[in-house]
Amino acid sequence: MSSQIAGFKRTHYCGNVGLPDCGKMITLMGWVQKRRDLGGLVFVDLRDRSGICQVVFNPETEPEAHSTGGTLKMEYCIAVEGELNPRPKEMQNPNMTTGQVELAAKRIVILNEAKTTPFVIEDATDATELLRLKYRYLDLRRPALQRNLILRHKAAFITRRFLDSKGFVEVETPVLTKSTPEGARDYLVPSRVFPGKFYALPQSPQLFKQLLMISGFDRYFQIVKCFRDEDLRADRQPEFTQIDMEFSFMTRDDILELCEGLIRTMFKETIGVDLPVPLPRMSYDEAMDLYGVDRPDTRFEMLLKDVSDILKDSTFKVFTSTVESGGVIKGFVIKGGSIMSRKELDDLGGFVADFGAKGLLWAKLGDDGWQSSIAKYLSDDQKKAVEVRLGMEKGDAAVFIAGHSSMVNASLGALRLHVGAKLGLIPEGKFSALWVVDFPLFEYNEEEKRLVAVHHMFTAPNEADLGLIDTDPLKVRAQAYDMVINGSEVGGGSVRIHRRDIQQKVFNSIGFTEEEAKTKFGFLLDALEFGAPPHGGIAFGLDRLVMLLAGASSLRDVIAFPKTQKAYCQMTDAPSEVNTAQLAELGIKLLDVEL
RNA sequence: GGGGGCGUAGUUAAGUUGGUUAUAACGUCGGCCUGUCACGCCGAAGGUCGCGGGUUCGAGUCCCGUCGCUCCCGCCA
Repeated sequence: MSSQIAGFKRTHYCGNVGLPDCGKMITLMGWVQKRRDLGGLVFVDLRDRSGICQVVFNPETEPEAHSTGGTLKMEYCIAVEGELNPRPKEMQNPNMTTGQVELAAKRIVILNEAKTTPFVIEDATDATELLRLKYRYLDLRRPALQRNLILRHKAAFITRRFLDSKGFVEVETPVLTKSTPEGARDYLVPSRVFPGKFYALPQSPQLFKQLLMISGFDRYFQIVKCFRDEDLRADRQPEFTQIDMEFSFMTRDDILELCEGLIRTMFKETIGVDLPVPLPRMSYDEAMDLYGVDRPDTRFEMLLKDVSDILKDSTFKVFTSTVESGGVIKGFVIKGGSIMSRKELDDLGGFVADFGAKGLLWAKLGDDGWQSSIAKYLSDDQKKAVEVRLGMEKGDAAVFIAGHSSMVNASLGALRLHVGAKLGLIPEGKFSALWVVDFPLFEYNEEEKRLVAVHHMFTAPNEADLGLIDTDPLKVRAQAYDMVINGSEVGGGSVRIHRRDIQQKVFNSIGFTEEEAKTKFGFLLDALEFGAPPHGGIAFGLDRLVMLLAGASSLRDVIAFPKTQKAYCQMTDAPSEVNTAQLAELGIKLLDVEL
């Protein structure tokens, strides 16, 4: 057995060499970042995952190594042996962690040549994402992506260590499982043995982890891939990783406290940020009221305020008729917003149109009072009252939307984030985490004309609201909770129903017949009757957490091999056609597909 | 399913009102250069203007369709 590669054995990583190593013979292996050929001396920046070290080839002292060094091109994979030397003072590079030293090459071997890469491997790359995804293995050579994936590894490792120390057991659950009704579309896998039948890839290990509680594992977790066949967003991929947990004999508050410990430890140990615990808690109603969304970005103010009571008495017809028909008028202040031009403010109307807002009204407060298309409809007292309600001062602007409360909240909630980002009012580098609690158990689905579960149908109602399930189900609050950081939902969970009679009640409420319940979840209902313990759980989105830790703007930057917005893999060309023999084995015939 | 943005050399971009041979930077190739680190200097090659159709004497530019990437709405418990 040889312990050498092409006669070399690596002794150091490029980014870790420093003055204490000087005078030693060392061997580095890595990729050529850059060659600078001065005619005589040749300098090569050698890169591996730890960083970059300069290698110098001297034609007088090491002619053989120098002649090879002169042929190197970008991204050649090489091994170099030589003496690590301190650089003379005036030749040190303070911009480089290894800038005080350099490797004087004595021996070199080209382990593999490289074609000209489609884009230059550097953090400041301006290559389009399409190209980066096609050559993802090259993109992943970039230090920024290497940092992100290493950060991801650390977050996962810290999670395992933390949860192990708290007595959790990691259990793997099936990936080939059963399609479930409600919720996201499933990815399906056809069965060869049972023609015409399909497995589904899990949207979450929900049922299995509840069954593990019934089995007595008491504290379960799993870092697990989940799948949802829905359209993508910058923060949504078709396959994603959850830190999935379930606990027995713990109250909601016990669960929140334990999770705070996990997330706090993760932020502290990866990026040195101290999240203050206990985290603040905000009710769903309050979040909707003040932020317009159930995942409030609490890094900045500009809170939504209801001004219906003031403006219903104005002479502006839209306001009066909106309030008469049961709608609301809400608005928020844009601090320093009077620097925005009339056009910029008018353009915000186009932004909220996506959310169903028919119009957006704005006002600037300057030295001469209100500048606004609605100024003439408001009395001085009404203007003053609006200023006070919104916290509007000279130099500020405000925006208003009138209409149905759900539309108003959605529009203003999105607009608040849009304007905040546009004017730089959201503090960079700040982390603001909280729990959103007291979600409603049900909501009414207009399309299906029935109640659906807001979280999922195994979520326990608040004890105090149990009586309302039959009488006023929309008033029932759930023992559900979401952790929100900087306006991103990073985790969500609930205390579960552990009594069959209550589970049956919830099924009834969403129009799930006993027969359906038995077919889809008979095993769970059966299990609930064998001494199921009180339990609850949560799942954190590992990808989103790492995205926050890394300061990335896309989930794709923290996933090694992500998919495009159409769930396509540019590198492997998945999904792809299969041959007719494969289809025949599965008993599948394609309809209306041109091959 | 719907709306917005983008697609020009290997890469990233510029390209005027539709008008001669489609520019630049980086990269690539050749030459020179012994302390560079965005090395420098000289020279060269490199184009299906995403694809298809249309309008026109003439299309990178205008129109229609289509494909891909991206952001958002719907959707995603």
